Amino acid sequence: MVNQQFNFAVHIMTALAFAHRRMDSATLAASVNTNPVVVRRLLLALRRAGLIETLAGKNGGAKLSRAPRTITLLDIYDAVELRPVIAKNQRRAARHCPVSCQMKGIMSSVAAGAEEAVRKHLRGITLAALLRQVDG
Amino acid sequence: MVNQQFNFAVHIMTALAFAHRRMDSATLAASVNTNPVVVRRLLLALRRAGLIETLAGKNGGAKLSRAPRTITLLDIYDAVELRPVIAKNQRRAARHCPVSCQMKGIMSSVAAGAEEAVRKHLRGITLAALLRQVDG
DNA sequence: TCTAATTGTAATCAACATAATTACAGTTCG
DNA sequence: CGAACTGTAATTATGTTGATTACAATTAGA
Repeated sequence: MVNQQFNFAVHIMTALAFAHRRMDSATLAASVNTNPVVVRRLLLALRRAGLIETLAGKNGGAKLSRAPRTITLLDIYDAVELRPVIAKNQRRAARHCPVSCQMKGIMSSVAAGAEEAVRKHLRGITLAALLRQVDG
Repeated sequence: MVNQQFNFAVHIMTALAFAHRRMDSATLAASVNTNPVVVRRLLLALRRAGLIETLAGKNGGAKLSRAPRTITLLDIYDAVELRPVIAKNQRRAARHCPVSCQMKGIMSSVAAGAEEAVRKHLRGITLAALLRQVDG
């Protein structure tokens, strides 16, 4: 099963930006086409990152806590994406083998570079830009 | 479970470059610390990509088909990595919702950009460069 | 030509990851 | 107070991954 959290989170944030009012988890879930509890878990992560405010109780729900032009996809990525672009090498090295002994270090620097490349890309895309694509 | 195929494949290729002779799947598996069958499956993918030659039978095994300085991590990535950096959005859109209707297209272009950023990074790293890190 | 070593490949299994779902206590509005 | 929400835990179904077993086909070398 493929991890959809980043897709879901960007969708949620775009919907909140589009609506520019408080939306509840059921409405968001209908737009994303998933379950309200899945949405609420993502809302918690987005709130922890300071991107949204949530309100419990009647007429509750979530709304953006700052303007779409000040929120980048990197903010959303950092809020919800737990796993690196290139998986960490978890193997124990075979001690007698020079390649095996160096591999973890080598791959962790390759992975760090890849991660930074993706982060740079995402940092260049604002929520406001996505919104223009929805409208246009 | 995190996908380790790229890690495994780079390790295998580095070991082949380091040894610069034919190695069998059992020896490679010992270095990677996995199972020979897992290695053989990756060897098939690497061979399909033209990066190695394999030989069945006694004294069989795999060896590089070209010089380490002409092989980049992107070649290895393309040989074995099936899944995109950012998962494809697989949801059906809610037809009445403008955000939902545009989301798949928007995210696929975001994902394509992220993919290209990673590819550019990997294209800049040759197997020869990794080998220097093992030796140094 | 025979034998032993090795690849190629299918099938199965156990462990883990993911999202959906149910349930319900706590919160808030009116 | 009552209805409509969030926050959160627990469970379930399904997908993904790598390990493992098994064995036919291939090859080198005695």
